[in-house]
Amino acid sequence: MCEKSIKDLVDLYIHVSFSVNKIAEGLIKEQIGSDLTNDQHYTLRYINKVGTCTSTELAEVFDVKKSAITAIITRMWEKGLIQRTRDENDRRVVYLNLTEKGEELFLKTEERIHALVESFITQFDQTEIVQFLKTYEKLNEILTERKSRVE
Amino acid sequence: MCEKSIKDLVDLYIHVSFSVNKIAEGLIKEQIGSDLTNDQHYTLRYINKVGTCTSTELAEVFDVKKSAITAIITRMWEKGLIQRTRDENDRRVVYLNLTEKGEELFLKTEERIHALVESFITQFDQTEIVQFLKTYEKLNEILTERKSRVE
DNA sequence: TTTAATTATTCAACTGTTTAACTATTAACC
DNA sequence: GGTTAATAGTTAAACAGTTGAATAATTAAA
Repeated sequence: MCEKSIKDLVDLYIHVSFSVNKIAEGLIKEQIGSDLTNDQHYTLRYINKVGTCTSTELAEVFDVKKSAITAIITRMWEKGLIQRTRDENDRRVVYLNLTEKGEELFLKTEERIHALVESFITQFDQTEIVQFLKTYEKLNEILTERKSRVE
Repeated sequence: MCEKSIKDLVDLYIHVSFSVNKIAEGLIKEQIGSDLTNDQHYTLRYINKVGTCTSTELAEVFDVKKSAITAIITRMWEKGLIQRTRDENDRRVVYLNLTEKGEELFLKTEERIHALVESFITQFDQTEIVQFLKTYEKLNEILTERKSRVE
């Protein structure tokens, strides 16, 4: 069995993660078509999941400045996908929701992305993919922990 | 043991890959600092690996149009990181190389990125990370195959 | 030799991003 | 209570990256 050095493992990780991300992004863009950009789809997904959120929350989750969120939300608001509602108790905050149109568009694109991901996930043994995701989740925890430690 | 449905696995994959990518990109940006963007670093890495290449080749690898490559290469050329040389036999093609400055900058940033990736890879069992990378590579092959089949 | 195809570039338009300045509102404190 | 902080969100300028369409220069094919 080949004993790989740490350096080789790191090189391999950098190479594979770059390649997988590039291709996956391209495939997702193909699925969601011209109605939405990838970032807009991710925004739609997040708001759909939590129901209601604020710009500040999105900025934290997406790890960008609030002004970047304003820009992306405004574009989606112009397309009629997102609603903005002022909080009456604290008039600084603006709540973001999906409109009916936004929900419909999300569900339509989400269905296609699910089919896409499923089509390659099912090419693995169930045990292999479960183990893979377990490690991937652990990696996510390590990264999340490191990120919060730095900030 | 929990028997997870395909749908749950797909959901988990979408969520974890999104999160890992976002955080990893942010950490890499921290490491390479203000000299370079992430995309410019990836470009530097690719040219460093192959030695010499063309715009067409980069456009295929990065899965973008050639005009996007022209833009990014011009910016790096202005910083003195990349050399452009016309082929004397086929005067349409322009070869791209790293300058000495480009190589130095790549090595400097690459060292820091390696240290970063190593710092979280070494938090896993060697066997776990090797298995993870094996599956990740397989996923990369499936995606590459699918991409080439579509085009 | 005319017509294709290929390689790279330019330009306009757009998305996403940051930084800095600003508005409006709420919280803290003496 | 009135002044000073802090917070939520927006705006504007500037930049990186992207696409699509048009163009120039060159080579390949008919």
